[in-house]
Amino acid sequence: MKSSDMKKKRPTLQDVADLVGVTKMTVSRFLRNPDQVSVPLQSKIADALEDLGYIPNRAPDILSKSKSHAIGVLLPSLTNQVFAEVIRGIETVLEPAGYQTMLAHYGYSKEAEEARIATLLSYSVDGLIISESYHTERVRKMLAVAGIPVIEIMDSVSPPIEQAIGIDNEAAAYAMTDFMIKRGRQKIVYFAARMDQRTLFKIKGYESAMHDNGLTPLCLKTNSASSFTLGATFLKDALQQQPDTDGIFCTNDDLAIGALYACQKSGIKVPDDISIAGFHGHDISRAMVPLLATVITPREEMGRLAAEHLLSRLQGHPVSERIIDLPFQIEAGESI
Amino acid sequence: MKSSDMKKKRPTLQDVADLVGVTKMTVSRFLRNPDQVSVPLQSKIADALEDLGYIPNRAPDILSKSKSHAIGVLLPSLTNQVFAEVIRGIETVLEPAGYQTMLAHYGYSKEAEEARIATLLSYSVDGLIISESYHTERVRKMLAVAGIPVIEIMDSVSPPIEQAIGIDNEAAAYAMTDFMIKRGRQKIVYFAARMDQRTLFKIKGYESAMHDNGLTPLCLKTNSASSFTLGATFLKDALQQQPDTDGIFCTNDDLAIGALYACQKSGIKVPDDISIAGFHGHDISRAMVPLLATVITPREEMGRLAAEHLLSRLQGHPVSERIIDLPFQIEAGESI
DNA sequence: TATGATAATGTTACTCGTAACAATACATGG
DNA sequence: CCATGTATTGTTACGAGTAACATTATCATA
Repeated sequence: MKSSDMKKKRPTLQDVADLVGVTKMTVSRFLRNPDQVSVPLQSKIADALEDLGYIPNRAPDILSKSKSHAIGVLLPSLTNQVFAEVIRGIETVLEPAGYQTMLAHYGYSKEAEEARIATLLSYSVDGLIISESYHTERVRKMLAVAGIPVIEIMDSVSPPIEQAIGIDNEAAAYAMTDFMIKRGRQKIVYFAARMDQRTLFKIKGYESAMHDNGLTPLCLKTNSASSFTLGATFLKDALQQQPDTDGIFCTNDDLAIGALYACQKSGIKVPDDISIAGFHGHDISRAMVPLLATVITPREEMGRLAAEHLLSRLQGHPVSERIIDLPFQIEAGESI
Repeated sequence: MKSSDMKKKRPTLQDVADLVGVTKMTVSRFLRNPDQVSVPLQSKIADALEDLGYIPNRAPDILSKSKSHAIGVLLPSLTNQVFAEVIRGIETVLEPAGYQTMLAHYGYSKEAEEARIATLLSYSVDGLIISESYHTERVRKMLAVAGIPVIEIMDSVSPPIEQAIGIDNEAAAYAMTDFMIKRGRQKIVYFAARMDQRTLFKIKGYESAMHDNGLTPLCLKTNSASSFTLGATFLKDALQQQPDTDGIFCTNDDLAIGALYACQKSGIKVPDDISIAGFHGHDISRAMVPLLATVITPREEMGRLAAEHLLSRLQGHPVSERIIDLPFQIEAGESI
């Protein structure tokens, strides 16, 4: 067969072995530990590998040992800075450990979550890091059948499948609301978007704090995603429904920043006329004028810890703590 | 063997077949097309699949057909909003097409890029979307040997390996600089960070525009990553080196916003005293006060197009256009 | 009822790397 | 010079799904 006849195909160990004149087993040995083959062969094999541009193939390993050296990471969204930082934390740990990250997202849809988990499992991921704390029965069954370690992140309250690492969103929202009230605010409105589980927890915390202080909560809600524009829209709505609004607490920094800019545009003084607080402590909120009050959450650490615990489980260690509750921090900034 | 004895192992097609009393080939046929098996078997197999919680396994397919139905995406960073939007564009197309995204990043390091590409190829990805336009000889060889379609994104100028989709960063920087000059600015300073290839192109565009207008360029550079803080630091440096600075053009919005806030804090009026322009047009720059002047780039579209062209190539179509140059847009905002 | 067509199911072989075992070659010591 | 040990390389089998081919069952028609 002339070389021009054959379809270009990625070289296998056999191709390398043929070139050297040994069996592929010998080449395989060289790859795992060069000292296992004789010195003259070492250089010949190395040359052949280089020559053909051999690229290892994980597929046989995955097939025979069901070990892919890949970790599935499933998040609701990738465009959110919160999750970008979680991913960075995860990769900080997984990459040096020789694990590949398989990333998927499900846009806050339960059906999509099922489909993504099935896909990730079909690639024989060695472990999974997933978010949200509620999962369908199908998801739970798939995870049980797969028999791989699973870590849930973001929320530290709900009973975990195996292990959860996150923060207490309800307590965090309670703390910030209470902080605003202690600073003299009475008519605080909550801006909620997306209405995922974490947002629901936060609303609960906000409402508890209001009630505990004898105040009436008012929560503006939408199922659509957060944006700066939405923060501005909500501000208008809030002032219409409650003209004497003196505080705004937002489910994330995006809404808060949008509301803050809208105030600046319409001459409302922050924090003199209205206090504004966000949630998550993005970089921008730590730089803007005025500095945004926010709940600082350890997102990168959350990812790092999740990856570390996953690796520990993969090394055979049992679940150490079922729930790891990470601390949050109330940052007053200059907007309260 | 009692069930308590056996190690929990994910069920295979054989397990399902055993339960039904057929061969795994029959179950395989049912999965691909239920009508290929007799009606009574259909329900029995469906029940068994459900019962055991069978999860398909891609490994044999990858092994025998070298088709993983996964696409590798390699970006310099994941924490940057620019890349988050590119990813969203890519997934918008790949996910409905049944392709899984394998994401990797290399932190702007050439060695890391080599390693990540080798890893992605070892999983037999069906195609690759990579960034940057310069690649080492090793990378080029690996890609050639792998024989899969490769698309380069972000930059539309350099000769592509196969196909490039991006913008002309140099032209964009030239246009913005020229725009600032036309608005009467003379002492414009460029803030550069990270010093990756795209930044170098932008600097070139900025310097050309300055020279063409008989002005002297001044560029502040650092290898570290962009941040709001860095924008503030650069502002101080710029005013020290060139006290009569009347314009600042930044390699991205983060630096620009940092500089803008630093101006606000030190009583410098924007744009009256100093004009400020960014690059990329993030959401925040479209909401803040004053609106940030910036170069709006089609990041999500870039990802979408890259994925679409990749799919087209996977369907056997040849490269249509080697270079796809996407338009950018100069947004004056209120900061010039 | 026999025959051929068709539908339904079974068998074999293959993918690639490697564990487990086998074989060979050479050297050392008695 | 033979037995034993060691170093090096070879051989076989396996993993899960499926293409390709083989076989069996079923039915309509002559």
